[in-house]
Amino acid sequence: MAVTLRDVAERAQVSVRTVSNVVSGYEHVSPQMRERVNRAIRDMDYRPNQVARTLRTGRTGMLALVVPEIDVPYFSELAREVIEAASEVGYRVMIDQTGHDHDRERELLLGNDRSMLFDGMLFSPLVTKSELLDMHGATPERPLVLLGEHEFDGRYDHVAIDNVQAARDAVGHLVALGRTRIAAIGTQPLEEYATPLQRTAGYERALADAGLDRDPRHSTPAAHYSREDGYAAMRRLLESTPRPDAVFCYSDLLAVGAVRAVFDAGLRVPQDVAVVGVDDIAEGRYSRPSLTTVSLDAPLIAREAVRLLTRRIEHPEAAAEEVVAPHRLIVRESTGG
Amino acid sequence: MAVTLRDVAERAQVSVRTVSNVVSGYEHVSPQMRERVNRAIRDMDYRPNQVARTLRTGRTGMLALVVPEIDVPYFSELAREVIEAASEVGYRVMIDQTGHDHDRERELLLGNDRSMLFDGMLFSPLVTKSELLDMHGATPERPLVLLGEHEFDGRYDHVAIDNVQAARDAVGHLVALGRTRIAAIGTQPLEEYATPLQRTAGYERALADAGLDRDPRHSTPAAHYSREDGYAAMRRLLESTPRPDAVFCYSDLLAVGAVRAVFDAGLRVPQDVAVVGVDDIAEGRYSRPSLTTVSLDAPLIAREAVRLLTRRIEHPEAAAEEVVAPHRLIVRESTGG
DNA sequence: TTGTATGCGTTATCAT
DNA sequence: ATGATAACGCATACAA
Repeated sequence: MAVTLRDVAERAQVSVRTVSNVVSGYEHVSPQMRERVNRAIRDMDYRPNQVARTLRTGRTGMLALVVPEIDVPYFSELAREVIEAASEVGYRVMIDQTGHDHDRERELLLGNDRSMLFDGMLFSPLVTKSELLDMHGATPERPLVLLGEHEFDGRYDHVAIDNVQAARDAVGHLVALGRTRIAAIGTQPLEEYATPLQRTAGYERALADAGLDRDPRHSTPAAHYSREDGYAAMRRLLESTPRPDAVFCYSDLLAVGAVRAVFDAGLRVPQDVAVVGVDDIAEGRYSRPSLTTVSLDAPLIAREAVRLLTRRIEHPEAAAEEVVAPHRLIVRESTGG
Repeated sequence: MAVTLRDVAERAQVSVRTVSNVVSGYEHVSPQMRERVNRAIRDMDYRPNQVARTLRTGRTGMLALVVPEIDVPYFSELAREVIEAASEVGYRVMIDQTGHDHDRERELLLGNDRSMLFDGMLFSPLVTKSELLDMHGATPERPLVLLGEHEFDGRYDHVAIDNVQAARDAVGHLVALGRTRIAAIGTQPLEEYATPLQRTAGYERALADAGLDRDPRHSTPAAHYSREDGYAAMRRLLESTPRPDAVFCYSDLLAVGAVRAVFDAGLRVPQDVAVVGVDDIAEGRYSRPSLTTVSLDAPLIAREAVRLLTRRIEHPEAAAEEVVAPHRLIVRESTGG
């Protein structure tokens, strides 16, 4: 079957210890030994068995990235960066999808899952209950880094976004444009998720700052941050009186759907309704109109997340760290660029 | 540290063998034994060590999905389906990106990679040289299923697309619309990749069928199937005389870029230039205009691929199988729906 | 039906 | 600097 250390040792007439030393790049090996072993390795096409190595060392060299749905552009773009960043420090990435299933999220968080062959987990919840985290217990059994949330409690490493400020920036931009009937798409029916709550808070704060009234009918829920839900939400908004003249969407995907709904209703973006999203996905740069958005800097989030996670893997006892990723408004055609 | 079989056995006053039997769901265990063991398992919160299990059985329960870039919608949509299909049969999925790096592709194909802790590999090359496969040798060392290509040679399991026919369908549709100057975007500068060659063949065949001349300047290369390249290619096409009145793009992403270029040039889609793509990504359903495309049925491709791969894992000696996934033209606004 | 013992391929400890 | 050997945690052949 497969060539083992033992086979190589036999061939090279040395002990397995020496072969292992050569393979692992151990310092104190004489050049002639190293050469002899290396030739045997080449001759026999030996490849170390990663599983055996893992059993011995406890390290798999694998990270898990947990997202709701990998085909949501924000997550696939994040995944790309995570895989690249992980690859640079010698890790590979397994991807898990939770769908919108809380049980699945909890199962993964608790480590109840059957096969945990990864050294640590990057958890990027679309929506996360604080309760969910509490169930994980005070001491995570396995290295865990949370992505995107902004409820740092000192227990978990964290790459956060300042969702409140991001929302304020987006809505502030609409205000600066002179819009007065500014709606929101993306609140959650059950108000128990951090991200939408924070974005709603920022939205309301920006309206208050501008001295604008907040029309409750202009806060529109969207269960999934999808094009479909954005479309449906916008249709509902267009039926309300007075009709909104601007919409802050909690994700670019919602915004894409909203834009389409505006045009299908015979109106125009941005003239009749200005639209701003969040995420800065590639799709929004080529759409018509191109999408004004709050850019979240996925490459930085990914890099920091991997840094935090590998650090925790190596130093399980280190104090939890929080990194707040910067964001910035990018003005494009959907708000009249 | 972690609770082991041995610990559980001690606690339950039975042998490790019995505990192992209970854990693995072995038939012949007396109810009282099973109950006793299960209680100990629950009490001690025992979880089987997947790595040790793997070392023993040779199975990791993990598949690898290799794609050029996970943030290309076609691949992220495929990945979603693959992860779901794999999950249904008890596998998890690791994702590798090759970028556009041939060495990386070859490394993965040859199994030279350092850490192969997966039972099999789904390889979805954006572009694949036949040479690349030849290097893999006649007998793949590890279960491998190829996706998307259509050069079945009986050596590898294969989920293929009839690229020639898909291209003919797309171009035939443009012909039926009465377009006569039909361009193509997506040929490869180095003509050594299967997919673009096949699509080019279908394109030329469809033109010939319609008795249309083929203007060589209307076959436009695109190194990466990206929005950017589609945009750049379309700009070049719009400068040619006579200007094309339709474009067949080898991917939806190219089409998205091409559409944008048409509008940026002050022209309209579909009136001035009709555009058709391939892949049927979600983005094309909400874009303006929505995108006419050849749908590739990613869910079916994913399901079949996982079926083929798990079959090969269980029956390494089975004859290679090829599945040709169906495709169908979906007419939308970009060709005047 | 259940217990005992061996080995999967590696790393690391203890020698020398 | 190198060799012999004991784990790592599990599954299973063989015994009972």
